[in-house]
Amino acid sequence: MTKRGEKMQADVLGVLRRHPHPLSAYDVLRELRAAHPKIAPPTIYNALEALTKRGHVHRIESLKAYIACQCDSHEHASILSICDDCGKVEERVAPDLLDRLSGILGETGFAPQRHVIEVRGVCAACGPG
Amino acid sequence: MTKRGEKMQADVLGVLRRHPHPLSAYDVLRELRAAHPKIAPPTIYNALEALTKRGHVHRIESLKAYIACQCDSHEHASILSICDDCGKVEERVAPDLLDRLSGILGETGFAPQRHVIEVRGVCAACGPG
DNA sequence: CCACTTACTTTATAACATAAAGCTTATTTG
DNA sequence: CAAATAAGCTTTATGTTATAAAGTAAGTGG
Repeated sequence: MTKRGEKMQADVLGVLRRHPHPLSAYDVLRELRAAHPKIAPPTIYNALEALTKRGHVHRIESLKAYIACQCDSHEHASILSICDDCGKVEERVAPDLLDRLSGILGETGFAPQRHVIEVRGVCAACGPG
Repeated sequence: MTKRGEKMQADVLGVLRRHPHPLSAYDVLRELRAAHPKIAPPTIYNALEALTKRGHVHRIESLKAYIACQCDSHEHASILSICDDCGKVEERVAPDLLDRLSGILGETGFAPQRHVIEVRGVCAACGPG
C-alpha cells in the first residue's frame, strides 16, 4: 500500500540532499513544481512527515525548516548546531547526554518520546578568527 | 522611552501566568481583545519578544506556543518537558548538561548562543499507572 | 474482474508571523 | 520652554507555514 508515496518521498529527500542548508516546506514545493507543476502543500508535508518519522529528515523547529539527515544510521536522537551567520547545520550524536537528560526528567516520572535539541550560535568559520 | 510597552508586556505576561498551559500568540491576542478590542498581532509579538529576551517567557518551538517562566531567576537556559497527553510543561535547569553540550559543540569551534531543549513525552500523571 | 479498503492528493482555509509606514511619547537642542 | 529630533510602539497589510476535509486512485480479497 505504501508504494505511491515512495516516489514523492524520494523526490523530496533528493531536493533536501542537494541543498547543504535547511529548506522550508515551501522551498521544497517550489523546487518540485519545476518538474510537477500541480503538486500542493499537503503532498510535501505528507512526504516530510513520513521521512521525518523514519529519521531520514529532521525538522528544525527553531527555523521552521527541514534538512536531510547527515548520518548513516537514522535511529538516534540528534543534536543540531545551527550557525546564525551562514546557516550551516551540523548534526551530532551524544548518547551520554541523552541519558543524562532522560535521567533528569525521569526523576519526576516523565517518559521522553522525542527530543528537540537545537543550539543556535556561530560556527568556527564565521566566528572571530 | 520604554514605558509604553511595559503595560502591554505586563498584560501579556499576566495572561500567560494565569494559564498553566502553553498559549499561542493568537490565544493571548484573543484574551486581551476582551479588554482592548483594537490590538493587533504585532503588538502581541512585540511584547512576547521583549519578554522572551528578558527570560520571563519561553517560546516552545515545537508547539509554536508561549509559556511564562516558572523559575525565580530568568538567567539560565532551560529544559522543557512537554506532556503530549495533558499538555503540561515543566521547566528544569541543569548546568552540567549545558556544559556537556557546549563541550561537544565546542570541539568544532561552534560558539553556542541560545539553547532549545524540549523533550516531548508523557508525564507521570498521564503515564501507565 | 468487482467490491472494498487504504492512504495519497486536491481544494480550500486556518494559524502563525512580520514588513513597512504612521503615530505617540520621550529626549535633546536652541 | 518650545521646537526639533529620536525612539519605539501600533496599525495596516500581507506573507509564510500548516492542516481539515473531501475526493480519487492504488492496492487487496473475494
